[in-house]
Amino acid sequence: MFNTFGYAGTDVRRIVAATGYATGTFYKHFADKGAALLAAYEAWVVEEWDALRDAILAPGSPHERAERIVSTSADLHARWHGLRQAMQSYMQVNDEAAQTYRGLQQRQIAILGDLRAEISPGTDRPPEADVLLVMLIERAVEGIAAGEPDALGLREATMRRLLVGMVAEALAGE
Amino acid sequence: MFNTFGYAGTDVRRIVAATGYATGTFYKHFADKGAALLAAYEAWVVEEWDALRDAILAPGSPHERAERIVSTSADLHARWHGLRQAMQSYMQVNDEAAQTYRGLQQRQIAILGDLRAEISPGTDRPPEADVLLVMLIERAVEGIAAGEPDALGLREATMRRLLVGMVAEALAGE
Amino acid sequence: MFNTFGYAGTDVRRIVAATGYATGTFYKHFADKGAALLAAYEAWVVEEWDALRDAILAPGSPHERAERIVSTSADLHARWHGLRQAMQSYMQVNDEAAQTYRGLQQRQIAILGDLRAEISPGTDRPPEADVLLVMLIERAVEGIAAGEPDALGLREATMRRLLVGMVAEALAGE
Amino acid sequence: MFNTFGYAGTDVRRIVAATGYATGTFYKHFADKGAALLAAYEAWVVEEWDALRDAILAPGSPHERAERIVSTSADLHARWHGLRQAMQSYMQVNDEAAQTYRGLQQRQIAILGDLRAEISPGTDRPPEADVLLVMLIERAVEGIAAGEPDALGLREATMRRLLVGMVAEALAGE
DNA sequence: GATGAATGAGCATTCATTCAT
DNA sequence: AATGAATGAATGCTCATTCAT
Repeated sequence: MFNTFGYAGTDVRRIVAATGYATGTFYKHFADKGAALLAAYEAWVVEEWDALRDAILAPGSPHERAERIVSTSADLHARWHGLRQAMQSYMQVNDEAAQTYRGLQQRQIAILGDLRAEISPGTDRPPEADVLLVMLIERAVEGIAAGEPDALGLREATMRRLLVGMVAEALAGE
Repeated sequence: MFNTFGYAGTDVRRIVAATGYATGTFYKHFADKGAALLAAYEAWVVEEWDALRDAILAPGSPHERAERIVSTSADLHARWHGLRQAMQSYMQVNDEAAQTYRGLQQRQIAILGDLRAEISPGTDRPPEADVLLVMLIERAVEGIAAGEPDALGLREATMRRLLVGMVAEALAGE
Repeated sequence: MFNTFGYAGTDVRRIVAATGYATGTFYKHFADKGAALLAAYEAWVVEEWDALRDAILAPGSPHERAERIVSTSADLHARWHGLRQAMQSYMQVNDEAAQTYRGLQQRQIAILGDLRAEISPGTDRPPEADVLLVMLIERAVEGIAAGEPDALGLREATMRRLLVGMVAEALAGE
Repeated sequence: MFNTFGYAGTDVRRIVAATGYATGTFYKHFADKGAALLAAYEAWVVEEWDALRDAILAPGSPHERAERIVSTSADLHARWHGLRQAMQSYMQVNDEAAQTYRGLQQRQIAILGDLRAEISPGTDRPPEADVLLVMLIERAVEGIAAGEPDALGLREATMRRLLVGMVAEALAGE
């Protein structure tokens, strides 16, 4: 529901009604409406990074890997764009959420470092370059999920192809 | 105020109090709280693209241009990160806002096309590549503004340098 | 309503409905449900002490004065017993209220001192004795208002007569 | 807990948590949150009157007795002021509680009568006078417990001395 | 054009109580 | 006798919006 209606647009009653439980039960499990969002977001992050890890580690050429990464990412963001958006909104209002977000990001960077060490050991590519790449993927994939290319009169397939190219180059160690 | 508190976190009374006018007056000028956000956001976009146009058109090597683009972008996003965030939140709830946003994006793409034609005529670089670049700049610069590099234990200067490098390459027509 | 239902038993909606206004209007006038109680209580105290001042200062023998004091007090407490009770309950939960209460009490003591100086100048009766008397009146009169004598199988008239006697003695300077 | 937080301020979960039992168990022993308060209050009353009986019956001059009565009363009320307050609050909302309260009061009056007959047989002092005295003691002692003298800039010792004096006079049969 | 008191639907959260196990 | 998850009515409060002046 956070994914569909955003943080402010989601009514605890509606969440609860959808579960079949009563209002009070919600508050047995979550201190807050915000805590529920955090829990949902954390679950999402874990799911995303499990999927990405698989996409990265499965064997194949850099290009094949890049394609898997982009398409996996695109799928996840297409489905959960609203949830991420809700999290962003909530962070603007709640500091604890912002901290949680940063913590998750740090864990992601660490995982990313491990993965790179595994697939291309001995490279001296700085982690900053990887983070930039992740940022690009995130942003592009989310734009694609939101239908931006169409809205802008551009070709989604072309954007995807270019993106995959950039990722593949990076994986090839350039 | 939208920039500081987000859409949901900003209440009309506070806006109005800051102007010195009365509540009713607000609604003489804006149909809605949302309309005010839209107006603020449109003003921001215009300001951003004016500044970027200058950064792009001023003479210099691709690298110098890239540096100007990145630093201009970074400044603007540092100051207005919250406003963009507010706009994102609002779009999740309001379809008209989403359309306005798309319209502004389209104008940006058009401007971008003109600029490219001006600085490197005869190139066949697809607009999709430029859009990807814009996305990367936006995302990275916003991350920098939000202090992400620090929070992640990375060096902001390095990220900036790498980013400038990518932009310069693109401008050089690679 | 606080007088009738107590603090916890009074619903803001009910207060508001009785006035004919809307919920929001209530909160334009009072920061809080508690603030409304405080305001009501303060108004009551002022009313009580105005009435008592008149009862004390009007000419007459100590006995006549005592009778006026007791009956004035009894009337006020009969009507507003619940309000005082509500205030007591609220103080148990809200510290600001407790401070307000103490402040009002202090002002009462000051008034009491002035009155005594006026009706029997030159007496060296300690203020503590007056306060004890006020406490007795308050408590007895409230008990009478609550119908305690009846419930206990005692005669209200007798209690009143004895009480008046004690007050008269005190006024006579004994 | 009723003593500390009042009736409304005490929640059943907190009571239950403190016992180490589960919520449901509470309702095996008490029909109601209110029933628990009533039970606590009844226990208090019994304790109070046992202590007072001892204070009254122990040998000594009227003055010594008065001192014992006042100090015993003061101790009890200092410790249990909140409980009595909670009871008052609850009575405003629950009629059965009010009846229980009256019943306890009646028993107290009866005991008081017995005690008086024992210590000063043959006196024709009306029970109403005794009740008034009890009321004064209750109120004064509670005020002292609540720190009223200090808050009002009065001397607690003086108030106590005066109170003891009044009680002693009454015991002496005046 | 400006005012600002009034509106009232909306919403998060609490907490006494139940009941199947 | 004890459990404790589930209940859901109740309630304080907010805030975007209106409209008579």
